[in-house]
Amino acid sequence: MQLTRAADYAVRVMIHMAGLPPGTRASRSELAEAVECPEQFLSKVLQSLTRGGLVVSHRGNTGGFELPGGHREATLLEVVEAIEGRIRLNVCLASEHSCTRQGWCPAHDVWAEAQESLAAVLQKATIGELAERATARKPAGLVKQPVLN
Amino acid sequence: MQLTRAADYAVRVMIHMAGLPPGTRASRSELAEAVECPEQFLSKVLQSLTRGGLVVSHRGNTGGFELPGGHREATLLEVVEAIEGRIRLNVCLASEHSCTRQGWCPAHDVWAEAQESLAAVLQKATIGELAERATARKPAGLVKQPVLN
DNA sequence: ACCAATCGGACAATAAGAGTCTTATAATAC
DNA sequence: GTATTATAAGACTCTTATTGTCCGATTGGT
Repeated sequence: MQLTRAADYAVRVMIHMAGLPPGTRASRSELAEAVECPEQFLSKVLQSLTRGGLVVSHRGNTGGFELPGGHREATLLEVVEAIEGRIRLNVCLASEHSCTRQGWCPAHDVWAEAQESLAAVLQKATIGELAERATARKPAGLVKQPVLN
Repeated sequence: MQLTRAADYAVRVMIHMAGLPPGTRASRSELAEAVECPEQFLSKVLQSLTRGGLVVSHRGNTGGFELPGGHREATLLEVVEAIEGRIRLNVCLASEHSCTRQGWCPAHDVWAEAQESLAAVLQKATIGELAERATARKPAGLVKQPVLN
């Protein structure tokens, strides 16, 4: 019941890219550093994001990654699902016939509602907003921010 | 990002027990059949629930499991957490210092909110309510399905 | 004392997670 | 055209978690 590291890195890297000037092409090593992720592993993450159409990749000498059309409206739900596939809190939510107890098992409804509620939170957060919040909070030469409470 | 089978079985078994007359002592094999779970595996699940105080176990000839004091107010959140431990949607939610990006990373807040929202749904569902809903929905003479082994 | 039941530890098979490494392949600069 | 530099993609490894199973120990009632 936990996000994978890959999905976490994916969100980080998307937010980071959304914070760059539109059209910026960022290299893998640059992103890996910003996101605190092993470069080769981030490679895999970026490939998934590329396949999902959330970033575009360019090979060759001046290659790198950028947001397609600089659009920053992707939601966290989209990013997470590009890496992990559709969110399914329980196996019984997979299909209409994946559970013999469907139709009367009252837990089913709760799983469905919980999943819906979780997805809703992730869906209303766009990487654009989060990138703004990040730059607002992170002063240019950040040392360390005091932790709340 | 999925519930374990063990947690699913735990919820099933708790709901089943909450649907029995108060004070009923159910044997493991009986529960295993009702819950469609391998008996030995359910044994482990029941042990966790016992350690968490959500059921009481009795050994010996007339042994079995029952809800402590017949109380049916346990929530799905309690049941799930008795099996899986505290719900943590992301590693950065573990402690205040588990992530170097805390204090400015805007994703953190979203994970926290999503987790909160998920937990809230699970917390407002008690096994008593769900048991009532189950008996209401499940046709009276529902034929029990033979277990495949 | 016996029987029937749970407890608890050991074991095993499989899958998933988290990376790493190596070999393509593409784009640019020369 | 070739060298250079960057990503793509697949094979590979290591570790941990999941999902069980098995069996002897313990417990409680008859």
